[in-house]
Amino acid sequence: MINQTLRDMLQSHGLKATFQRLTILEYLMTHETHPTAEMIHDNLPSISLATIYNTLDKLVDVGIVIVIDTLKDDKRHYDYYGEPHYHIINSNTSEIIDADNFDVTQLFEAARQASGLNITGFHIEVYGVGPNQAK
Amino acid sequence: MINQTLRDMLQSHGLKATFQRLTILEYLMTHETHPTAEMIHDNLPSISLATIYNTLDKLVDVGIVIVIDTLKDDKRHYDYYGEPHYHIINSNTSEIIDADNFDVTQLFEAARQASGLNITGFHIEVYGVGPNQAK
DNA sequence: CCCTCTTTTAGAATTATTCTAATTTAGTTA
DNA sequence: TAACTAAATTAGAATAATTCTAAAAGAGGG
Repeated sequence: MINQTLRDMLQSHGLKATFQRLTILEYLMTHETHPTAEMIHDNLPSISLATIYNTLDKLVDVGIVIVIDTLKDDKRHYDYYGEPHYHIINSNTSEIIDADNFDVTQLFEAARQASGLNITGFHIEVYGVGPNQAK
Repeated sequence: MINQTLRDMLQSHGLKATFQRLTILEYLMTHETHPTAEMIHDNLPSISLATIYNTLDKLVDVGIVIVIDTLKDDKRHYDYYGEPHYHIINSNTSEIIDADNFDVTQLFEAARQASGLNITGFHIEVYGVGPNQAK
């Protein structure tokens, strides 16, 4: 299941296709659990925790993975970022929903106008509560 | 300079108006530096670091302040949130620009549709690089 | 002016993450 | 295919931002 596509994904970003990286990337692609480094380590115990941190850093650097570090557990959560999307977080349960039904074009243009920067990416979190949940 | 308005801001959110809270809140309102707890402590050394953390937690809980914890320094930065706004971050310098020229109505509606939650807030970060800066 | 609950505080404790330095490996070149 | 080299992996130690503890002080209601 560690196939050529994954190799290409890594190598096209200038990353060597090591067994550990392929395994971690595959894990992220096949799990929508927004895991922490420790959660990944629990599931892939043969890979050292240091390597899991190193690998996640690299994957974040090249944009394959993004970080969610606003949850109440004070741990970094990681999310495979195959397609641009945003996050909806239930403030009561910390459940994270991936969603992509929003066009960021206007946001990018507004940001460009406000800053003069060349816009390269975004991270959007929207918070909500369930029907019967207080804020 | 610690006035009734600040007292009201705290009390209307159910927070006692202590000297420390008034001082920290005033500091945040008059500085656009997105400081860390330690930076605030350096500027208000008579307030213990524990109280600065406690106070920031409370201010975040009630929505007066928001957290930016995506910077490379791995420290939490705090931002007075008087008016809803979003953040533009220069990926090369970590400079943070506050901006409010974007209407979140469509985003909220998209999020409501995708999740079924009652949307209560948002946090948007847009990343960019300067004209002569590489990604 | 009390009274009670909340807040503040110094310092200790925690723990997620980073660092270190020795070993192994991927990918290239001969 | 073998050899080479820069990069990656690893176990364990180290770091440091944040949280916790328990005692003292303060806010605000009655």
